[in-house]
Amino acid sequence: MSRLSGDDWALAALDAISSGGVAAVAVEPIAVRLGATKGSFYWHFKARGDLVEAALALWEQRSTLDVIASVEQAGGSPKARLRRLFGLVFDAAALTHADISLHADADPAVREVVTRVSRRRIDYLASLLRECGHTPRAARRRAVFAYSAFLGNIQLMNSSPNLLESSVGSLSRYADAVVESLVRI
Amino acid sequence: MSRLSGDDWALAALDAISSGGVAAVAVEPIAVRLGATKGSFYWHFKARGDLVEAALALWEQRSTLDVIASVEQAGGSPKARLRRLFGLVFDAAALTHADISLHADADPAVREVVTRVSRRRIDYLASLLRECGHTPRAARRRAVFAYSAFLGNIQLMNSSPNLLESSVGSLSRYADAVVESLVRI
Amino acid sequence: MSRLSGDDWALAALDAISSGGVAAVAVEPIAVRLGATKGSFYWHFKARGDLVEAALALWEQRSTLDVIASVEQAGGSPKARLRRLFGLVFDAAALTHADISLHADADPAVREVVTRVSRRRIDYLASLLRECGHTPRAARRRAVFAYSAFLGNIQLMNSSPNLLESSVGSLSRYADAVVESLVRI
Amino acid sequence: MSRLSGDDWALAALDAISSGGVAAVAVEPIAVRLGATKGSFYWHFKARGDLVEAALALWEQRSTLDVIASVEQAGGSPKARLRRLFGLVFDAAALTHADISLHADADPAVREVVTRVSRRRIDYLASLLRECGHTPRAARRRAVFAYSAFLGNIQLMNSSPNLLESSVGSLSRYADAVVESLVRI
DNA sequence: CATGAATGAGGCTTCATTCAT
DNA sequence: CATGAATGAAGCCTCATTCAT
Repeated sequence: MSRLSGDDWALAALDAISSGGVAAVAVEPIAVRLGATKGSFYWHFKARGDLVEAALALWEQRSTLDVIASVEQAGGSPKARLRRLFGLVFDAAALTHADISLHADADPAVREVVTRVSRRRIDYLASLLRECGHTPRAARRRAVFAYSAFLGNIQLMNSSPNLLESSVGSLSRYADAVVESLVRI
Repeated sequence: MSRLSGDDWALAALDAISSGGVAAVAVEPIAVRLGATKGSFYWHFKARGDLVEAALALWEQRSTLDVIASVEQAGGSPKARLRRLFGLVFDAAALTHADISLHADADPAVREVVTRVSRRRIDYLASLLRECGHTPRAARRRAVFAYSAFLGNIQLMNSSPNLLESSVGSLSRYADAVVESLVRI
Repeated sequence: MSRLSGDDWALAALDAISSGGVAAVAVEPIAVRLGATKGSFYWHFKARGDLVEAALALWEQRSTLDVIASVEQAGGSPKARLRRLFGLVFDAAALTHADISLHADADPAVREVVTRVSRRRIDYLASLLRECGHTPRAARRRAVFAYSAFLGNIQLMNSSPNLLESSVGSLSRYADAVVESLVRI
Repeated sequence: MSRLSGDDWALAALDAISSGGVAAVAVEPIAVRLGATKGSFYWHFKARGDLVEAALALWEQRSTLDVIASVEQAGGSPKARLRRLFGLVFDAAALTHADISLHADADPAVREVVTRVSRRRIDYLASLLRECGHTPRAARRRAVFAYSAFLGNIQLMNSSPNLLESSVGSLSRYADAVVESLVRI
């Protein structure tokens, strides 16, 4: 295996967050998984906390900023973009696992990032809903509601797989229905 | 202070889960909080895992079985019972904190309990909705949806306080509205 | 080997200071020397720093307070007490090794103790010299000088064994001479 | 900054010894201070021990050989040279700090150098005192005594600043008095 | 029933050293 | 000549667990 970069470590740390939360970000186990030694870690980061920070930044980027950018770049009607957004987001299994762990974390540093991410996501949803013809207040109310439902859904899918799908049919048709009802004036 | 029972330990462990998740269930800090020693713990439990198990059982009982029993005992129309249920549940701040941590936990032992609790809650919701006149399928669909929304709401309230309320007004009126829309045929 | 007390650890730490200075106070090596494990250490002390503190307290007690008390208890003329003091102090090889390490340490916590010890020793020397008939100022000047010479002597004995004795004859006769000249008005 | 020489490293290491003893000679911090990398160090030296050795050689040279040479070159009566010697030595604050650390070090490699330095210094002092008219034995006895006092003085000045001066007045007049009494037959 | 003491695994961090380039 | 990267030993500390009393 060639030399590792800080991003390799951050990515592995984000994986660890997905499986076990921030507490699962342990230097040595991640080193082993990367085929490196724990000592090498300290070349790339000054301390474990910096690795966590980098993983959080990566999560913010990938799960939110990149997704929004990708949706915007693809263009289309607001409704099409909403549909695309939901599609991307329900597919990113690893990232939504991280979402669950991170939203449950009590550490202030984590909460700061989570809050920023939540605001960004809700702001984007609201902007799409305004484009669909909703008033700002209605758009915001629906965006908060949709985001909250999203959180609940991934939570439920995580803790009780199949429970959601068994009542809702395929996730794809479910997403269609959610978009329809959000957009409806 | 009199001698400690296993339940005292389980209760303290549930408190710890509320503040920091299952990972925060550490024998020594809990012993300190109870004014006991670590050694004493091992008279009541064989291992830390058993304490977690007991705390989970307590959580299942209090957050779900007792709540349902209390709502049923109070009686009234299905709609009144729904309203009472939501009221109890949004008030139990400590228990809903535990909910958040537990729904995010990857440990199979935890997931088993969480799945059972989720099913029990959804079953109860569905039964009330059937009593309100919904078909079994519709009742179930709405129950799953309502539960998922509940999870999302407490998650959002936890990670970004005020965000929900700022868009939804008082929690009490919010609960009213949710019940109304769930019940509506 | 029976159970260890905190004092056993402090004593072993003082030994380590004698051989290698405060930096040589390492938990695991000391544990090995005591036939214990490093984990056991943390029953007796919260952290390594507390062990260092305890060792310094032990040094202050044994090398200074106990010595002074023992000299005072034995009684006799001031000159006899001076003679006894020098005898005790030159004999306590382990403690004087610690003296050397500690006087060279730059850590503020160490310097605080060392300064207190130096003052105590000089005060005691000065009080004996006042009893011998010196004026307070003369007594103090001689005490500082004698203490400084003591430090230089143990330093030289440590870094170049025999050099001192080769020029001064037996340590015992040397001490006699020093006392004589200190006492002389 | 131009390329570094081994002497640059040795000088920086000697600085480190002055501040924290041989234990403070750490490759990385010194590299940082020199604006170089750890890797560069291993071009100049095979191991840390070699750097320490070089620093000790530098110390021996500057603190002893150079001082003696400078005093001899300036010439004058033996007494004038003694006075000049004491002046130089009490002024070289950094070097005397190193003295303190090195005299307290237990490492055999360090002790070897320290012993050689002590002998050299005492020999030189003795030679000056012989020139002043003392017999060889008396000259040696006084030299050992003066050197030992010197060590005690810098120790005391280090661990309890002001204590010495408060009893002895200015260092300059103190040096005058010491020289006077050493020279007196 | 419980305590005081000890164990040992596991996690964090520093630092001397090595090595490919 | 030197850098960037990696290694591994050694030290600190926490915590689940055990055990004698």
